[in-house]
Amino acid sequence: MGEARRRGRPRDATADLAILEATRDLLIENGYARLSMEGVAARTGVGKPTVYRRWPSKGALVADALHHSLLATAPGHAATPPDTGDIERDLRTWHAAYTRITTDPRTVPLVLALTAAAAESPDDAEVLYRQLSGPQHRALTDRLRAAADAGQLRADIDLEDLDAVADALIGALLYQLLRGNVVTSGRRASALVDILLAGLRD
Amino acid sequence: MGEARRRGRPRDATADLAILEATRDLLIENGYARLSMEGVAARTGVGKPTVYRRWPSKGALVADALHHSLLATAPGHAATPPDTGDIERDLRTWHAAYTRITTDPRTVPLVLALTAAAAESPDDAEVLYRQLSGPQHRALTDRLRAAADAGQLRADIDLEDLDAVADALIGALLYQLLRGNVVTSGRRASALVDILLAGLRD
Amino acid sequence: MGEARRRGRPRDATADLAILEATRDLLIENGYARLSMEGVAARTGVGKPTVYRRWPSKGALVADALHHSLLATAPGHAATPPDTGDIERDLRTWHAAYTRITTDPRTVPLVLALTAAAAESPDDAEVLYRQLSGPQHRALTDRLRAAADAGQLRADIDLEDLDAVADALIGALLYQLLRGNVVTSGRRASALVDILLAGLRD
Amino acid sequence: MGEARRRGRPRDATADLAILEATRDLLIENGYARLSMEGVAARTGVGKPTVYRRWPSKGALVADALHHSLLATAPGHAATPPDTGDIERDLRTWHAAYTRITTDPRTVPLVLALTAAAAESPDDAEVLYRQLSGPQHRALTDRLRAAADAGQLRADIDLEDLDAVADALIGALLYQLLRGNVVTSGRRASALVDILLAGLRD
DNA sequence: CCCTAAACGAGACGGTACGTCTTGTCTTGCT
DNA sequence: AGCAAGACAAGACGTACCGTCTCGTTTAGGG
Repeated sequence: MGEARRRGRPRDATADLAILEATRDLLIENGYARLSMEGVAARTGVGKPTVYRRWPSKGALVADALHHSLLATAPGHAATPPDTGDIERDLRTWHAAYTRITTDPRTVPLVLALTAAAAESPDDAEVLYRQLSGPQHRALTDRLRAAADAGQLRADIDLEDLDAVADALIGALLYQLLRGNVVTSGRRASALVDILLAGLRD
Repeated sequence: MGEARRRGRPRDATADLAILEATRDLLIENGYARLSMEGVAARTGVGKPTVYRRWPSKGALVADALHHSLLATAPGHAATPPDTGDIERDLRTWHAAYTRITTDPRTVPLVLALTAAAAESPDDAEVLYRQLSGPQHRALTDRLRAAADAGQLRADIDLEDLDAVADALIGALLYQLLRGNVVTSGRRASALVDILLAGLRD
Repeated sequence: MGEARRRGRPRDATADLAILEATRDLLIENGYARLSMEGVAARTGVGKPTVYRRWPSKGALVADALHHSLLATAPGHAATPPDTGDIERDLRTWHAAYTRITTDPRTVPLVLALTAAAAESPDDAEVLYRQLSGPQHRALTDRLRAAADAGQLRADIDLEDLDAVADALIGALLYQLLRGNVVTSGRRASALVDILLAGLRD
Repeated sequence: MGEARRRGRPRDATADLAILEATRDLLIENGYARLSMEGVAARTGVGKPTVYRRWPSKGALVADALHHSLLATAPGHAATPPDTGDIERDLRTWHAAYTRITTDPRTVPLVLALTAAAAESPDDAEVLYRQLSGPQHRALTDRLRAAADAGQLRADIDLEDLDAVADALIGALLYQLLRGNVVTSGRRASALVDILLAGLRD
């Protein structure tokens, strides 16, 4: 069908992975502000044009690096809440996993980088949300909607409410992260879940 | 008596304000990524050392510029919720004002800059939180505690719960802002307040 | 026999000419400094390896391009002085033709390119001299030797003197060209020939 | 008088010399083709902008570097022929000195660089001629004119003839240099002077 | 009539250098 | 001692070419 002809030397497929891993490592070591395309190329052992050929900007590269890295770190467990039929248990499970990941010293710099990239460039923000944050948000609202359909939530809860709840859960974690509030007490971690569940049920 | 002697030419007091306004304007025009100390000095008509003498880093300058700018835009109304004795009404009032400010096209780039600066540098994050976000967070938890003391919230709600609620309210707005979700429907804006209040009361 | 077997697809014979003409045109348009193998290939509509397969370096390509171009412009007339038996007349004829060619606006950039290539790389200099400058030098000394043999020059003139005269005639033109001294008055053009002839005869 | 006020930090005067010497050394080591502004800055221990602030192009830098270097190498002796009253002796003295300099292994790469720069860029050629080649040319024609005024040359020799002679003497050396003909036999070196003198006298 | 070898265009590769920009510091002369 | 100006060393930016390589295609002999 409409396949485009591939001409010329094909790109080195292993380079993509190597560049993404170098980007991740440099982010963990130095943070987003001190990440440079130059440094990524040098660390990977690759020419700068090879990096620019594949990612047009620092933001786009970071988006892919995080996508790759976070998926590798937490294969699906955090993105998708379980569905045991019990919304309370499932939400707590998801929140514990999500909290663990976003407070892991290895992932904190990555999430901060993601935030910095999104805050600096609306264009990058769009890519980042589509690739990373959006799916998690959707998985969460999907699980909440299933609970609503199963009659486990108040009858007058609608989709906008569920979106707002997802925003609150994710946003609260992000906000704590930005404050450098890495270590959260076990009790408080679930305080928000308690209150939101109470507000959603009766 | 114990005053330190002031020698030499005193600092030009008008320069502070001019630099802060130039910073704000450049942030609105170009965003945080393209803000440079060089540009700020040039726009202000001031030498670079004059800027560095007063603010040691881009983050610190942005912190002050936002502090100055946001206070001017919304003199106190947003930071401090009113206290009419009715927590529901007061919370809605605060949330409406806070939403209005953080979605105003003139303040959106400023809040994004604040976020970028915090995400890029933990040091700046500390300053920014202390100057800007912290007071708002504290004012909000104070009002909630007053409501708890007045018996308007469930008896088992403690300070950690109130912190979590404040994190959720502020974090949800921040998260929406990062997504570029500038325009929020009137209904949804208050959905989160509804649910949280429900969860806090019964 | 000693013939190497030619297997595989033969080289496209038309490509050589097209590449040489593109090189010449680009030299005339942009000069040697801004000539690139990449640009030559692109202008010709040919892949870079096709160029590198035939010429190992920019200098070699320029050598051939000039060889081809200068021969086409002045088919033999300039390189070889005529031999009417009268050395004065022949030398003036050759000098006039040689001057005309090396001051033609179309050939000036080519000769400057030749000079630049020779000055930048001793290896290229060797190729360029062998292909272009050497034959002209030899043709000139040959004609002078014939005059010496015919007794038209002083008896004590030897081959080294004739070499020196040829160097002077060619070198003077080159030196003027490098100075950007493109337009030479008619009188002066032959002043050197007058003096050298006078020095060689009496 | 019309002195411009000098504001801001003055340029580091020692940097000029250091950059020029680094340029000279790199030219001797690697030749003009492999000389880079980057390399000059690195060798000098100076930032690239410091180089670009003072010389806008490679050609301009090379022009100054050669000017500085050649003057240091041969303080005036080569540029200005002596005037003992005997044009033959003085011309031979000058030619021997000039030949020695332009065939010295340390200066050959410098003169080739000068030639390459002039051949690549007409703009640089103008600067180079004005600074380097022009004064030598003028000194030579001045000495020849003095001889003409003193009646040591043929009466019908005019200024154009003298210019042509100077072009021939300098151009012949340049042409030999470009051919890589570094070592010239003692006899031949002066063959041209003999013939030109003969042609100029009678 | 396929088979094999070489040339073709295209374009990616690891590199180097380009000329510009910004960083944060330092050094002037002036106020 | 503060000011505006501006040079400084450092180093990242994104682009242009370098000369090499690897593709899939095309074009010829030779078997």
